[in-house]
Amino acid sequence: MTRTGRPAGPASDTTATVLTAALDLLLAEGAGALTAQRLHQVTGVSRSTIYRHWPTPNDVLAALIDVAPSPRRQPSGDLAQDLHAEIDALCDRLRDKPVAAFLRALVAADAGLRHRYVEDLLAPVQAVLRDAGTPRAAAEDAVAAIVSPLLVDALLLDRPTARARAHRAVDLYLTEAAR
Amino acid sequence: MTRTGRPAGPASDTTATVLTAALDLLLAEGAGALTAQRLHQVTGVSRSTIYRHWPTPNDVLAALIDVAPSPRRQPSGDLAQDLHAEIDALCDRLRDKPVAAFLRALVAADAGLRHRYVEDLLAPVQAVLRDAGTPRAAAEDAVAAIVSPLLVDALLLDRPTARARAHRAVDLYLTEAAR
Amino acid sequence: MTRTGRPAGPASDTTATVLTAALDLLLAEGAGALTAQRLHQVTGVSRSTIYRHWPTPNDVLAALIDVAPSPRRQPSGDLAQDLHAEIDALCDRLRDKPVAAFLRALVAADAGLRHRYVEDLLAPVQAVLRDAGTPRAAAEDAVAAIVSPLLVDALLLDRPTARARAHRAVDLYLTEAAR
Amino acid sequence: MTRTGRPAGPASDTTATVLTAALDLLLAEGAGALTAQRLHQVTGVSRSTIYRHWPTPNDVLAALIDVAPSPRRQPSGDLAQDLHAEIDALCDRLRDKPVAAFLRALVAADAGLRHRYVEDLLAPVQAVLRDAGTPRAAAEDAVAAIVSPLLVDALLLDRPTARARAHRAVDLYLTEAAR
DNA sequence: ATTTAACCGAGACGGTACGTCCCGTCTTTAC
DNA sequence: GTAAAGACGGGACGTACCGTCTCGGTTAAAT
Repeated sequence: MTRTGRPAGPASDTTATVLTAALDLLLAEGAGALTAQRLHQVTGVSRSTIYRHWPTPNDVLAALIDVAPSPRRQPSGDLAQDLHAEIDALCDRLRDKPVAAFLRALVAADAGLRHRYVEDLLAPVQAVLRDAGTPRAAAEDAVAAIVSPLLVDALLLDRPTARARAHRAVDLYLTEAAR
Repeated sequence: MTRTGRPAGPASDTTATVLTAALDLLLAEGAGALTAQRLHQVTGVSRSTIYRHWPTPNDVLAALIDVAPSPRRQPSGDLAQDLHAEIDALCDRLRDKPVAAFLRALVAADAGLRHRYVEDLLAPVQAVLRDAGTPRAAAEDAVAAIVSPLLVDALLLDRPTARARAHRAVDLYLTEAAR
Repeated sequence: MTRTGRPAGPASDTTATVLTAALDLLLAEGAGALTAQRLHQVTGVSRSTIYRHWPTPNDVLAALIDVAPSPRRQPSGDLAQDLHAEIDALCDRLRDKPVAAFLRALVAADAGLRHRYVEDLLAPVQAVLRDAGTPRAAAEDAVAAIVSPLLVDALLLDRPTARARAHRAVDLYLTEAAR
Repeated sequence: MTRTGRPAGPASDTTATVLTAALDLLLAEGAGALTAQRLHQVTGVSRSTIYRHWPTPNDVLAALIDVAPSPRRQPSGDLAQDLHAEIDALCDRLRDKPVAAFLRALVAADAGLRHRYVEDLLAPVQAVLRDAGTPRAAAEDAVAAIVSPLLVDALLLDRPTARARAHRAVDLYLTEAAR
């Protein structure tokens, strides 16, 4: 096959326009607002174009997540310090909205996306534990006990994530592990 | 004033018909299916009637929750035993679907309903702890660490609730408290 | 079956509004304009309503035809006089537009409708001949020779129907039959 | 001046590809299918190219008609024989579809094209009569009476053209003229 | 037994969103 | 200079649902 003609370039800057607007919508009105119609109204980009590139709202959500930066921090080597730092970072992300909004959106969305996103969220903490030589099962218990309450705060109770409680949970785990 | 005519009774058994169908719908297709239209198709009850009694889908959801029995168990007095029993009961409820479905539905619904429902879910465990004289803050930490992972399993990770892990968490709390 | 509730009445006066507008549209812009969209723009009746009652443009056309009066004239008994009168009437109908417009519209429409309409158009002439005792085959030949040119004028050549020519054809038939 | 690049020729065999496909489409689905989009799907020729050469569906139709061969037969000199032969030829063309399809298409299309096409269709018969010295008015009457019924059969009644009736009409004209 | 208020079904109506399709224009690339 | 590929805005199409409404029937209490 000769593969002639203009190559399948993505959009122009349409992508940028739409996705930033989509993020705003997600934060302001929730996942239900990630509609072709709604995005059209907000961005002025035509409905056809939006359907062309993101046939379903789920596709918009996926694109948003792909764009979102997942920050990397380098470990100091000290388990306690690294754990506390990681938890602080997670609380920050949850407080600063997009992540919490993503979570709520994902409850109603594709299971694949949802799992991927949550695992990505848990990964850093799990990595710290594993680097410190924690056995796999114990690490998972710890992550669950420490991180899940934060997610529940953001997802179900609409309250600021209980940062202090999370740090207490970390300390509990550390003293337990030291024994 | 003569106050004659048929008194403003509720419906006949329409209520039962509609609400059981609504529960089925909720379990099978999610909260998005709790539509007047949809309920009409499924039950044969006319659209008008449904709008009359439950003007919005949220009202259907609320009615469903009000109907759902929240089981009461009487404490044996032994903290450890009671805690484990309560956790088992919660896992059962989450495994048997309706509760998990309610939770998913409520993520996208009215905040008031959501808070009420989650608190009701946590209440029994909290009650056991409080009856044993646990200080309020410690009790909340424990509940968070023990129950939240179960909710995350059901809501975000679509896995059967990790019953064993929950029991380990209970034990961890008990030994910690004993110290 | 108890047959309860409001009986399936047709529309209110929606029908009248829409159909008169439809006739105007048909005459002014041709069959292609008998669209739900177009009818909505012109009448203000909502698109939903139009789709409800006339799901396809063809249904509108059919309704129009059903409404259109097909005039009845009583025969004098004199073959020549009746034939000429019938032809004059037909020419009038073709000149006064709706019938010609219907014909053009029907070329692109449902075959059933088309046949019915054309037969209705030919029927009066055929009736006159049959009443005079003309054998069936001869009558059909005559009708074809006399009427078809008028239809072709209106349908394909966009010229006023050649009334004089039609009358000459009638005379030709009469003298031929007399022989 | 160096006159470089590909010379401004028309297309390669694109024209052939597209027009034959267009004819198939016309016969199979009617004039409404002569769309740039549709032609692209069927031929593989790109939409751009089609728009370049035939900006509107009408242009495709016109091109089709220009391509269609309008057969020429040489007169024997005998009026009766030539007339019958000409009518036979016309019936054949109407039976073999493309001509009938063209006619239907043209009812909804450009008036100019339509007139031209119909006149071309009538021309051979008219020519035979004129060559035999028939006065203009009489010739037009005869053509109308003989040919119009065939067109009505094909266009409005969807029946095979009544060849026998046409020949009878010819005979009627001939005896009438002989008198 | 009659009255009378409430319930219930059926459906008309306007409105909005959805997802698909087509249109016509354009830009970019390859030949 | 022609062709291919496709982005883009625009609009129609047919469907589905929504919420409101007006009717007509049915029912069950209160008189």
